[in-house]
Amino acid sequence: MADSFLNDLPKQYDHAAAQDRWYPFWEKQGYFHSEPSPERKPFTIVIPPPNVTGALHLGHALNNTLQDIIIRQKRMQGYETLWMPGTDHAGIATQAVVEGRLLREEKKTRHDLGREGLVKRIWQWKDAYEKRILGQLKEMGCSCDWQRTRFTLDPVCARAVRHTFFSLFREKLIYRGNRLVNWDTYLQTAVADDEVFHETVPGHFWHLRYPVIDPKPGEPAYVTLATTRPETMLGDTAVAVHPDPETTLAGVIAGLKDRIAAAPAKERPELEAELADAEKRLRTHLPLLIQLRDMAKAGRKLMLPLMNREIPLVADEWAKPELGSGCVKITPAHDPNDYDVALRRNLPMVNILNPDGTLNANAGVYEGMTVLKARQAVVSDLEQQGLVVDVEDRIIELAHSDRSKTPIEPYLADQWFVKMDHLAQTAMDAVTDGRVRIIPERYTKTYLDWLSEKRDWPVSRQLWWGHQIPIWYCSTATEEELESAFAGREDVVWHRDAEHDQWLICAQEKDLAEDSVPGHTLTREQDVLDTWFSSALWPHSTLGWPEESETLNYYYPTNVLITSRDIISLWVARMVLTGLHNCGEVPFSDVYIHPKILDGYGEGMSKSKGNGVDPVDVMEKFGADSMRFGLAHMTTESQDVRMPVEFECPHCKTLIEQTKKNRIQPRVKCKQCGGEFSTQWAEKPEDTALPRGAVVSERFEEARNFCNKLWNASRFALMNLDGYQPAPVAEAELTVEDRWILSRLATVTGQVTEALAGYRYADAARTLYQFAWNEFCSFFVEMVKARLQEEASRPVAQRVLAHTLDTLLRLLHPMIPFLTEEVWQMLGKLAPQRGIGELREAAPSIMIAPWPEVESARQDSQIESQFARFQDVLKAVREIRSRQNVPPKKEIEFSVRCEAEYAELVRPMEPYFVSMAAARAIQWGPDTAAPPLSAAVAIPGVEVFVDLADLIDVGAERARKQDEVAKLEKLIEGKKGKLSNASFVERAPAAVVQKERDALADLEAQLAAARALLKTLKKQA
RNA sequence: GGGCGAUUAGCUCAGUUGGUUAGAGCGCCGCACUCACAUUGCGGAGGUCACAGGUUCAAGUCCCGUAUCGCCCA
Repeated sequence: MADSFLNDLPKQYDHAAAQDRWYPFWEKQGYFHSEPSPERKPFTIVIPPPNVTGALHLGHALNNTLQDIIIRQKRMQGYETLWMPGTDHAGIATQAVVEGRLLREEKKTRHDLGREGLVKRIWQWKDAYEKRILGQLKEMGCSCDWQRTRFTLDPVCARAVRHTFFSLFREKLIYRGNRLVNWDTYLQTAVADDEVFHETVPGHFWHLRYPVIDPKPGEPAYVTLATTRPETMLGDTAVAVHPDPETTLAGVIAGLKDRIAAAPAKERPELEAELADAEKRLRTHLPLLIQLRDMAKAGRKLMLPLMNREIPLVADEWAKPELGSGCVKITPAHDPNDYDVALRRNLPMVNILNPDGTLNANAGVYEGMTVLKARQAVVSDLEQQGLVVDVEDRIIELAHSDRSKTPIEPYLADQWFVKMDHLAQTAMDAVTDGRVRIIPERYTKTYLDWLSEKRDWPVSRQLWWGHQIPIWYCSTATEEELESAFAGREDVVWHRDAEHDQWLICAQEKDLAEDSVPGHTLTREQDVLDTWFSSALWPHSTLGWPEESETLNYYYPTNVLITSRDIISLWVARMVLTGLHNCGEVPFSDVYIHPKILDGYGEGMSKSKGNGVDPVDVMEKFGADSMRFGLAHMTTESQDVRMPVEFECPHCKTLIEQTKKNRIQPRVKCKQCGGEFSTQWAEKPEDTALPRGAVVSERFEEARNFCNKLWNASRFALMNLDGYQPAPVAEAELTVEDRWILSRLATVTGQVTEALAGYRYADAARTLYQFAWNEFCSFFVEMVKARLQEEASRPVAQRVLAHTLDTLLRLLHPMIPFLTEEVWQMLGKLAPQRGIGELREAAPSIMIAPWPEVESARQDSQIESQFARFQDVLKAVREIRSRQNVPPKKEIEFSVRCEAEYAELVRPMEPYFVSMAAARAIQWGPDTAAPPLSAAVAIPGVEVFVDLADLIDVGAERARKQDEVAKLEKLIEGKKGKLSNASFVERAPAAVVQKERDALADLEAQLAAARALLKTLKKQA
């Protein structure tokens, strides 16, 4: 071994060293960077920008691994590849995190800092986390074009946002309106539906009465209704009763009867109780409800207590005759259903809340109270007036803000909306006509279902962190004054906001000064845009749109978007529609939706559950290559994959199963060494003082072992390439195992290429795993060993070995970039020119080496079947050795009874039985007789005997044969049954029937042989 | 409430258009550290394919229903 580095190759793959060595190398060589290149086809992926809210989790690791695999493969295939990286400002999430920290650490609110001060703080947070996130992507080996890194709030993206808003506004696709929103009184902003979670809390159900104004004779003096939020009565503008209680109640009863008839016994009692209640209502409630309905139609009014406001009794379907009193109070400004009623019945809407959750002037004497205070006061005042009929305890579902964890108040606020009817249709068309393909296909439904609702998109957020809406208000100027102030300017456009009697002025790029319109003052909209508004532009904003650049023309539309299913509607659909609107073309042709990683209990991983596996821990323990291969290996077409997680004891490295119990404890005791360690929950000093136990998963071990196997096979190859001479290898020089491995290599190349083209990552990974370990290592490398020892056979063996390793490395590189580069570089030193028919100079980096082509001429089914037979016999011999406990070094003899043709095929490989199973073949062919004392294994059409006169364990062998006979008899019985079935023989295809007949004949032969052998064994006893 | 998906070995998962005796990795059991690799090698045991029907000559695979679990949307 002349080359010194060969002496230093460790027995275990040193992932840390390889990662430190090659990532900087690739970056320095500029391999990640892409420039438009007319002679090459582009291949582009934009990263789903991770939020700058926090560090990356395993889901990100999966998402980005899958992108890197595709981009690295396409790069090797000769495309001009661009993987556009960047991060997302994640409006509310980031602001909430920074505000929370501000309060905890400095006891300050955002109002103490002011808008500018808070935004400055958030930028600092962003800088720190962006660095961390990008660093993690680099650690994983992601080959992004870092020179092009974007941020959804940077000037380039901001310009795209401004232009988009401007053009939508100009086309009247953006409007301002009063809508009921989920109001977070803590953060004082609207939050989206997906940022709301529901929690059941104990509460009460108050039954209240509202007096009827001037009841006519026979009419009730009061209407009774129930609520869980009595304070909202201050904002009531009506009471509703169902317009047709008779029919509805009858329908409910009929429905219940049907359900009882169909229901399983255990559900019946409950339904029957419901039915009884409904039937009782026919007597107790219905007459009154009919009367109230008639009163509503006659326009009768009620007196809203405490406020002394006249409110109408209305007829509306929202009132359910089968529930409560059958009447319902209507608070349009603070309940979504009531809001809909108000729209239908044209009722006024009275907002009783301030943005901070206290009551406003509309609440009269209760102004300034918090919701809870007001509730107590209202209930007590109503009680004094004798208007509280009853109070029930009740479990209620209460909406909470995911961001502040405080209860949500439905709240009427001015919001900005994007009109979706036309835009949504364009995005639907793009998928239905195939310009955008969603994989797996089932997610197409999710996408289309959501878009088909065509609900307008609320885009404003009452936040400080984000793109401030480029709208200026002016209520004093005339249109003539606006026209003269902005004369000749294409970049300013205005519309009348009739509701608020003012102008809405939008500026495309440059902010408007307060005094832009002489004699008037403009005020800017304070709200910012929903984060998804800027994310929706990501595929073109990152490429510089609206600038008509070569970059944009070359890379847009991008090729594939790889993401997870939870943002198909929030993000994917919106990218399609903005892409079509702004660029006139879809943003990508493929959308690949990958599975979600769940823990061993089938629950999503999250920090708040304590079951999140940190990719940094995985990489530290197993290496980036192993993590990537492990993730690719589990990426099947299913919608989620499970990954049981364990704690790793920092003292003794034992893995401790994570349970629902221990995963929320601040400290855990190791069952092995008894030592204690801390978890993410550690807060007390005595807990944080303990070393931290990482949350890991055994599921990466398989990949780690595979990488190590590959490393050692490479190590073997490198150590045996001494004196390598590049030269083309003639067909005649190839041995059986050469032709076999080259044939398999060609097949595997095709399979892997095809699998990756269809995003079947697990298939690709499994194919390579199988080939590399079970074929290349277990057979080819074993068989080439002897040839490498002999002068004459050494050169060809070296060439085939180098070529096979070369190709295998290239196939694995997208999944295992560091290890393959490490080996590639060393291989390049020893064997710079490689190939079988034609020699090729190795590329300076495997990253830019060409992707292997399928050499179909090398595919040889005859060789493959010959080899399979050899493997069968080898396995049989090994099995007998193991069964009979033959010492490994003891050489045994075996004979094979088979057809002459079979013997001819396998006989040339006789030497390999010696090297791989310490077994010498003494006879082949149809005339082979079983030795008097032997162990045997039957393979279809073939019997393998090992003469074991001096060491056979007759008892064991006999028991085994007995089992075999029993098993064969059972199979034969089954087959015979099948073949005696006339309709099978008649109707099944002839080939299938023949196959069954052949199988039966073979089974019978096996049985006869086994019986014969059993007989001789019995004689021995 | 609507939609989507899952249920195959102790665990995590494959299983093409229905067609030999249902596979892999881990774990388990036995044997083996001699020169690529003990993160290894060789061998073995282990499955009523969730349950109940149906279609078919033939069902893990197709259809209907039930149960359990998960996810998404209201």
